[in-house]
Amino acid sequence: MQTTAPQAAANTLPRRVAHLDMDAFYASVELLRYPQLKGLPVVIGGARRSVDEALSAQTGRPLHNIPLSDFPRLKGYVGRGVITTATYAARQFGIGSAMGLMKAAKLCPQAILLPVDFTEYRRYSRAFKNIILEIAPLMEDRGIDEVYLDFTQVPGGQREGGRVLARLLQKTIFQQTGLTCSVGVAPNKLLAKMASEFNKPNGIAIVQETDLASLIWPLACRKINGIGPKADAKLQSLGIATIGELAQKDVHWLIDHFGQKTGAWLYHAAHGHDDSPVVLESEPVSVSRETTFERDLHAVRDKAELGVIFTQLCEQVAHDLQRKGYVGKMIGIKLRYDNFKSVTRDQTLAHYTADAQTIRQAAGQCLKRVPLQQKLRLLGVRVASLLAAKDAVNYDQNRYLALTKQAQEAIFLEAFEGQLF
DNA sequence: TCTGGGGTCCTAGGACCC
DNA sequence: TCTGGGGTCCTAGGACCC
Repeated sequence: MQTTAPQAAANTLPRRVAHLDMDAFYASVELLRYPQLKGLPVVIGGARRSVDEALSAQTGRPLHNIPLSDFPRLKGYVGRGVITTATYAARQFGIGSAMGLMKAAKLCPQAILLPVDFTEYRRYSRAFKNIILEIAPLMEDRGIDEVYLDFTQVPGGQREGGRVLARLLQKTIFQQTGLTCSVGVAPNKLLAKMASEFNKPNGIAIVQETDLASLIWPLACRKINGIGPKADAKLQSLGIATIGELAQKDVHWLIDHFGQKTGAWLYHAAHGHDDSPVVLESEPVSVSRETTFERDLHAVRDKAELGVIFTQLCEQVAHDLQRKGYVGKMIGIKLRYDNFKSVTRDQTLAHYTADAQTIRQAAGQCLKRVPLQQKLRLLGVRVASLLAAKDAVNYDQNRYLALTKQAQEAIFLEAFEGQLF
């Protein structure tokens, strides 16, 4: 179930959609804490204990007084962490998101390494979104650091193509949080997303339909939200590098190469068409927890260690479900072998649950269906087919009445064993 | 020196039902 | 009786995004 912004109602206002993207969000939040790091190459990463320890030794001292020499550096990093965000100064060294920290350490050993602090980022995320809601209430949440906004009906949303409202948002967010953001405004989400990249950081860009050939077509296909490395490689192999080249292709030719759905979508995207709504509210689909081990583990030789981790993951997922108020009936596992190949297994239960032991039991069944000769580097647990916990009871009652006498009896017995939600 | 963690959506085949 | 088609659910894998 989801709520969307009103689609071009009985008015003639041109649709104006904004994409607002916080600039180097995690790094910027860290710089608010540690202003002494401003201008330096800083990397935020899935750091291991060493980093936390290095900084926790500083407890008691005001954070802004911690001398630079006390911050941990990338040099000598050992582990499996990757970069989540890098400051613009660090990016100069060729460091970027998702790069392994050990590789980044080679490129820029002097860079400062900070551990990720999601609690703090979520705090700032809520703060900037609340500020936005006061000004432009039709907001689609797209994760911790970006949102789409429907400007169409918002007072001032049409002035200068949306620039006035975009500027107001930027200014208010900066005044109240000290963080900068970039905004793109366009007739739809697809173009707004591309526009927000144009003048980063702290920029605004307005894109109209008439700008398609001059502003969008020269861009690489990869700039379209939804074209990733695989689709891009396939397009390249077909001799298509830019969005303009994609736009020249016949829709039937694209459908022949990419299938009905993707082919038609590529065609529309290249022509700047996108009628997807700004989604104001939506229900979660799944909840999961996964972890990469510090060293690869073997299902038999490291059984005890693996068992502890497995149970912890189930407990975390159960806790997350309970905290969010959901129950689910599809329990799944994911594992990744030492060669990085992943497999998943899942199982649908007869009833909804948010109970750690029930999840652990079902996940254990899934694990039995997977080959375990090879060493593992990752294990994950997932619960999907979610239902708001408050609806789960009624749901089960309705289902119950539709069942045969025999099935009702089976459920009765199960309930007696304390397993029915 | 291999490559995190939390998600969404799509595809595709088989089972099962109408 | 045979054939066909459509819809939905379940499962596995993969692309993509932040």
